[in-house]
Amino acid sequence: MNVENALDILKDEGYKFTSKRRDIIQLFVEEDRYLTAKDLLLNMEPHYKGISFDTIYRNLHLFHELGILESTELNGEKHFRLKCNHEHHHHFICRNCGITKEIEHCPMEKINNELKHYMVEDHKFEIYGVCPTCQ
Amino acid sequence: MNVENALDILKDEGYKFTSKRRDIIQLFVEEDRYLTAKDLLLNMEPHYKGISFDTIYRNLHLFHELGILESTELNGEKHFRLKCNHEHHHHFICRNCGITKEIEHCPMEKINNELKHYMVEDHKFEIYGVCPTCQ
DNA sequence: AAATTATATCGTAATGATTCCGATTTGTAA
DNA sequence: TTACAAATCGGAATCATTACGATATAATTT
Repeated sequence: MNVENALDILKDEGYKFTSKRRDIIQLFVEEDRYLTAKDLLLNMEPHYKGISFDTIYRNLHLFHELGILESTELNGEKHFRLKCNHEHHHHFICRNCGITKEIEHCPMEKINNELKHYMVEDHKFEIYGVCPTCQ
Repeated sequence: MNVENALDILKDEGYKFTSKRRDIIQLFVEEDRYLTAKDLLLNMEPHYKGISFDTIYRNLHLFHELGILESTELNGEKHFRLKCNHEHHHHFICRNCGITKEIEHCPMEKINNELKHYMVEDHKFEIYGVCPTCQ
């Protein structure tokens, strides 16, 4: 997923191009890690004085719906990162900077027979800690 | 973990016995599933008119610290349940009622070599869906 | 290029979960 | 039973998030 991909998705779905949207996506591409709404606001404010929370949250949710971003919840705050659009995997997540490392193993493969009669809708496997850079 | 166990832990650590604390623990023992602060409040209000949020939250966190409860975060709300104090495992969690089913397999066993140089502090493996009763 | 229209944004208020705090009450130990 | 620390109350404060009317702007049409 790069900036052009994401903007094409927006265009194809009939959403308008704005420089704020471009910059939000660009930030995610550059940072390549989990960011919060507040992170975004702090990054955008210098270039767009008075930018509204509404704009940030509305676009985060839009991008999430359109499959441009994926999200997780850490310490009561939603975090977003660019969607990994290759094969299914999980993440180690650095609690300090939000950077991720892919974990190829998916535990769901091992347990399908344990949940007969249960309707399985989703699963989450995340490893938390500190990345080498932040140590 | 039963009511006596939990009250003993409180006593041993020098905390006072109150009927509210007994009833909170009793509720968790009876329900044996994930509950929110609001669930607790609704359950307690009929017997303790005017019970304060402060009391609920303070005790939930105390019980969590003391290892009486474990917690997870679902839809931006903290959920608590009695701590399972036998061997390490994970849970299927019903999104409707909060009931859990144990999953014996722990994915961490498979991946210790993938995270050289990463400081691993914690992990979460949860499966979400609807339990047979709620379907 | 100007007019039109639907979408995006702003500014700010509302909401919901959680935390904080001074005043009061209540277990527990002496 | 008294004394004191801990627990609770009542309500305000905080933090993340959502909502909304008014205004601005991108894209489309004339």
